[in-house]
Amino acid sequence: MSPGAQEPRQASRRTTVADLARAAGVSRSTVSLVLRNSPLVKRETRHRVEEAIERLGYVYNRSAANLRRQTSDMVAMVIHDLTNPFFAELAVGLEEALEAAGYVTLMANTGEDPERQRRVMETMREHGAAGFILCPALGSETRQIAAMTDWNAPVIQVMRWLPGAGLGSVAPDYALGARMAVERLLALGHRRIAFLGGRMETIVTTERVRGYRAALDAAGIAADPALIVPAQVNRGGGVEAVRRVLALDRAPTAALCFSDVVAFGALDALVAAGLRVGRDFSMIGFDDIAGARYTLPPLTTVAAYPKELGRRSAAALLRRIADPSEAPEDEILAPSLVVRGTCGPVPAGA
Amino acid sequence: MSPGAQEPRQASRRTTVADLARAAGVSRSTVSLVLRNSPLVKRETRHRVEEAIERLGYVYNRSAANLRRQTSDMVAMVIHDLTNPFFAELAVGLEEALEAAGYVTLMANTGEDPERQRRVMETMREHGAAGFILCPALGSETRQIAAMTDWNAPVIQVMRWLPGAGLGSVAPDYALGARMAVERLLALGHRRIAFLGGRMETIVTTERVRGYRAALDAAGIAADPALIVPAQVNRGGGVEAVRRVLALDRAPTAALCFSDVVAFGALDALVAAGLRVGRDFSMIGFDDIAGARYTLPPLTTVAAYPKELGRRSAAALLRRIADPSEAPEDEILAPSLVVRGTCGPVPAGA
DNA sequence: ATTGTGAATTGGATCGATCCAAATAAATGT
DNA sequence: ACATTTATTTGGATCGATCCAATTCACAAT
Repeated sequence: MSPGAQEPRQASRRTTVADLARAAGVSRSTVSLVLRNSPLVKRETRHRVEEAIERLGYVYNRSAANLRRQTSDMVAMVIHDLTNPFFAELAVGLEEALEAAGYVTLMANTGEDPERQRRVMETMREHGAAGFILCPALGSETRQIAAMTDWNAPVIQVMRWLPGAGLGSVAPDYALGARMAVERLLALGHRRIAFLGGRMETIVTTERVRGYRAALDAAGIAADPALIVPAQVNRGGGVEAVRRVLALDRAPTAALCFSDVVAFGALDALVAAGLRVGRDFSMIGFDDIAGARYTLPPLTTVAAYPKELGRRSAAALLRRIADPSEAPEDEILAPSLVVRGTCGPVPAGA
Repeated sequence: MSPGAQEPRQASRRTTVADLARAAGVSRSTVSLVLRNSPLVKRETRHRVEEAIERLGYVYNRSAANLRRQTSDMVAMVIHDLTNPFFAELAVGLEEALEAAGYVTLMANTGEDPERQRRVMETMREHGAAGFILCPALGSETRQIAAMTDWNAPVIQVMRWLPGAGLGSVAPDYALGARMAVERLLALGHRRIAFLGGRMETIVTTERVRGYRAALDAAGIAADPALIVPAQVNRGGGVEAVRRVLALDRAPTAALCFSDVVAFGALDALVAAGLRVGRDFSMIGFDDIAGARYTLPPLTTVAAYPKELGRRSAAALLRRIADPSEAPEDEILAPSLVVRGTCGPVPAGA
């Protein structure tokens, strides 16, 4: 290429406050005050600096500012499975709230790998994250997570939590939600009610099963172990669990699913088995993700408000960042039952 | 509280290289060399420093290092809807690849709001993001996005792109995918084939419709405008579109759906209408998200490999970061048809 | 003209790590 | 023992913005 035809295009050193100061004929300190909207600067001086900012195409350097001010405007969000729609909605609510508060979000997906989780959290710490939102991967060691208390940055566990880590958490009242759902089914006359999906090694599952059991207990019904069918937490798990349970000698007439996604699969399997959901078989999901209202019939489910959960955990974290002396709290959100079309009275024949 | 019982617990200034230097009896420079694993330091000195790191609980400060080195290890990911499972999978693939390359991910969800998009990208720029992965919000102004070329940080558009922004992109060949799907349906004898869902103002939709049209054209079939039914890109949209199209005088015998999520809704609606999908009606989805294999029958769909897409865009971005002089490229991934159970020969009666 | 007061501005030090050229230590050769 | 070479180590300046104490300015009061 002919050298003359080229623009200089050298990666000219980035514009700094010093350049602005020179251009506007003021000191660096004054430029800094303008950048931070201080009322100390005279109107006319401010204009002069703003003009220079515009003219030189200045870009504020937050890292440098944060270094000097010993602050940080970054929050870490460490989640174990973003492809789970529940978490995706939670993440959106969270990020939205953080952005509104002037923070940026560092995100990492751990894919249920505690080692990766440890690694990314360490990295984010080195980046100076002001706080952590953590949905711990399966198999996280309580000791290791609890050690974060002296990281000098608050941690809020969300959705899942490690009992005794002493870190604070935000989560729905899973047991209550499950109990409400089962009580509904009981009120409709169902006596054989299954619990479909979930993994017994997660606290989310054990809590939901606990609520399920409590409702049966209260109604004086002995929980039949054969009706509690753990399965993968996806559509396939729902299909699988329904097949398993329909093959039983005394099949259930209703089921509470671990999650809406599991319910989607269960719904498919029930329809495929020739059952009319809402008449021949009653079903309730859990979460109330965006897709739940669109199944046919629309899914009755326990709303756990993922987006709200995200907002709350953001709020809780920001509170702790603002006042680190505040003690960690466990915030428990009341779920509610969203009645749509998948439940009906127990069929006559059953 | 009794003062004596309290630990000092003062937010003692964080440990720095200077502290380490003092503790290990070496200079700051040497400590710095150790931190960066330089082979210059003598084995024994290194041990001494490492011991100090351990003892003082030192945490590396990446911001400070990046400031001095004039580099950055943060990448911005700006996405318009993370709750869309396709994007969620893409995001996971992306983040995984970035993490493996030693970068952290700054994440923001724009919720299809161009103003918010502008704002978060500006913020991330101020944070010194080394590059941007952008899935532009609807209504993004080409001019504004194109201006990012002199942000001194590469931008890769993913999934969606603004024609003529000159920024580089990674996306599946939507038109080809749609064409392959329709050709499959044609080969099975279908002649009235619908296109369900999507928004005509998005390039993703127009491209898919273009491929759909091309296949029909090639087969000498005039596309019937009544069979192209835009609808919301969610389950509800699928339900809605199927209802619309089944009410037609001459209803189609097959359909290509804008996406798998739309197909889920369509599937429900077809089943609800008493049609056996795969026999009475053939259907093909688009994306091949995780849930697609679990519908009943399992969904035949055009695989767009979201996770791979994420990895590729990460790779493309990292290449451009490593060599900024490299020209922006548009990378187009070939999709493939995943044949499962929702397609069959055109029914005899039709 | 002088002083006082509040408004506005400023230079130099600082945040924590790295760069660089130069100094020192250790190892080698004669 | 001394000169050379090679292996380690180091002080001071630097990245970009902010803090702080101190200075200068503007203007009213005397």
